[in-house]
Amino acid sequence: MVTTKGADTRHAVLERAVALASKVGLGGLTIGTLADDLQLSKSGLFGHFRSKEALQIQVLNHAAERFVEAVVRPALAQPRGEPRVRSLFHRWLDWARSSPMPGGCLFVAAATELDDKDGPVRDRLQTLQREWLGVIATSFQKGIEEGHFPEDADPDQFAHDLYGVMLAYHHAHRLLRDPKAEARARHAFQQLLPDR
Amino acid sequence: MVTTKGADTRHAVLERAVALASKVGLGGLTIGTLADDLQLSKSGLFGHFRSKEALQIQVLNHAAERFVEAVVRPALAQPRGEPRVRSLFHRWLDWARSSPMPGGCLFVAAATELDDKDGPVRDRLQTLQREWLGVIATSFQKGIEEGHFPEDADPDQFAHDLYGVMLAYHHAHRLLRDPKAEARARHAFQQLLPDR
DNA sequence: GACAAAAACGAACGGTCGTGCTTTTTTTGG
DNA sequence: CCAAAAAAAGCACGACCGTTCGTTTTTGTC
Repeated sequence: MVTTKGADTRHAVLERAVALASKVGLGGLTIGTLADDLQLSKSGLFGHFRSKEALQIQVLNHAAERFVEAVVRPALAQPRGEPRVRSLFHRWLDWARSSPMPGGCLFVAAATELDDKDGPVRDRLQTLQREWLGVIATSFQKGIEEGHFPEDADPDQFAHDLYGVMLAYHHAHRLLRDPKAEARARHAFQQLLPDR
Repeated sequence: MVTTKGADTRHAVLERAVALASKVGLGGLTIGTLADDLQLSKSGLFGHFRSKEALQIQVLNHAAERFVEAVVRPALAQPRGEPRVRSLFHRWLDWARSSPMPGGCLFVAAATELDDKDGPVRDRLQTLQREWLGVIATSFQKGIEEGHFPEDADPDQFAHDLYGVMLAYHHAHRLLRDPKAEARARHAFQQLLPDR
């Protein structure tokens, strides 16, 4: 029996869970709240995932898929080198305040939440974040090859620094509610791009 | 009756609570765990704070006092201008991995945890963070006056960017466990300091 | 050392959490 | 349309949560 109903609700649950977790974190996710939100019974929802931990991992994976769709893939459609790097950055800004992420970037929230815990959820997040920094570094490397950036620039250092710009934006925007947050981020990005 | 015993235990509780909260967050703090750790009864500990929310706020204030002692005050003892700014940064690095903060900087963890919640705890953290960015900006401003930095540099932008460097370090160090985290942070700091 | 105030305790409360079990309802393939 | 399978529901559990209250122990002052 190849069923589709199950996959549908599971998808709906994950969609809602990603949004919710962006506000309250992966640990703050509660099966009861999630079930009420979707007008499901606790046990009915629970049945789709065999544990809360499994749910959390699937939430991370689901968010990662959305992230690739919203940020990475469109950026890869841009010309390699500086335009692509620029697109990655600006699309990340859009992502961090997109409607499916009402509490800001889920990964930013999860990073500080999970960095002191052990287990498969933390491991998964760590891998995802390494991949994301890898995407930035690779794009930057292509920019070196294209002659957009200096030959002696360090792609991993650039990825690290650029993510710092993103984290500073998140902090200024979401905690401090600084109206200048985006302008600050754009300025910081501009300063970060090395001259060729 | 001028008693001192109460203040002593309250201090001990806050000391332990700050360390614990750096790992599990302010919301992850639990009165039961805290009581067990200090060999107190739940109700005995609870009596010192009238609610968990009050405890969380006092934890923030206690951490802020420690932060001033460990980072701000020593830096203010440095010559104004660039040396002082440099000292603020390096002492922050030390702070973020000091033994009383086994889970990394409490404020970094609390920032993403509380940025979507309302209430006095969030308000307090927001104020503390604004003050901290203010300390950085003021120190930088003094550096401009000393002729260490360009006259047209923006102190608030510098504070924003420097905090981004700190957040990137925290992410690389604690979640990614990147051995190069500190070197990356120092490099980023060097790039950030504008030439006079 | 008496006495009041402060601190600590022990037990209980209502509530929510994740999870397991059993039963009912819905979906699906032949 | 029917039987098998999947999904959803209902209910209960043990654990832990913050909080309250009455009692006991410790502390500080005269």
